[in-house]
Amino acid sequence: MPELPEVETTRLGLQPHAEGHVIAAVTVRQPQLRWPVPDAIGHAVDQEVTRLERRGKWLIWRLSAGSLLWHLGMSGSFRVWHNPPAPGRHDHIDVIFDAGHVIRYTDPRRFGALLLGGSDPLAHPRLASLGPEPLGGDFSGQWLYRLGRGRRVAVKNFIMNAAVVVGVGNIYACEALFAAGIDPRRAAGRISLQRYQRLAEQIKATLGQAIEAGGTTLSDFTDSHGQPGYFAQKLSVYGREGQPCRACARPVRRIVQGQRSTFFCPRCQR
DNA sequence: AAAGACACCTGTCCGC
DNA sequence: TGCGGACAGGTGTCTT
Repeated sequence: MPELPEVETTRLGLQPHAEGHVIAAVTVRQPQLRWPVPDAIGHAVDQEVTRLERRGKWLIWRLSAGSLLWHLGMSGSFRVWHNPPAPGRHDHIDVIFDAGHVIRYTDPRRFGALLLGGSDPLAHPRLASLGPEPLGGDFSGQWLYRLGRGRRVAVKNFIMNAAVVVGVGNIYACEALFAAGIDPRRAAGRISLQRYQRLAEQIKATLGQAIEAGGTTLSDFTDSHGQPGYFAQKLSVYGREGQPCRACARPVRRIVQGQRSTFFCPRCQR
């Protein structure tokens, strides 16, 4: 469920409950996530969380020694509890702090992951090959244009490739392409520098606005206090098959690319 | 090397 | 009301 804005919203919500606090215990009720949660996760006990960071859709918990690397997959979420209720079927992991509160990880589909990283978490194999942050200075239309040369893959799949740019998931890929007026089926190698500059701007704008709005609400996204985000009502094309394009009123189309739904306006997007 | 298919797993919704 | 099928925010791995 979470795309980058949802992960960033989660990070901001957890930060005051994690940074500066010492982990008293980690309870893993279900270790079978995307990869098995390592037994060595117990190394986190008695360590202080010094910083909570994000890289792409990974949450990085820097510890006094080492780090935790946490990914929410499709359906992961956290909640902070001061008096946690009995864990439910999908409440797989509790991080218990010495101050008494608990950060509980819930993930029905179990596509998420919790890994142990070293003192240089960005060097972990899962993070080392990630492309630039979309909201950072290394990401630009120039970058997309250069990387896209000679590529025949559809631009939508191209921008969802984490080696190209991290954090652009299915919703925001559709939204940014709409905002940039680019047909999602167009080959990555057949887009001008000028149009890539527009696309890069719109990726930044779309993600930035979603973060400000607290993440997208779909069926079940909530922040760390269980509150929904407020961006869903602003979506231009995602999930709007058959409904009128907000710009030209022609029906929004849905197609499938790389086994994922793509929503776009055939008139506004060329 | 690039691109596409498939895999992981559970829940929800829709049509019959 | 029940049942089967399609679909859902991600991404690593395998095959062409």
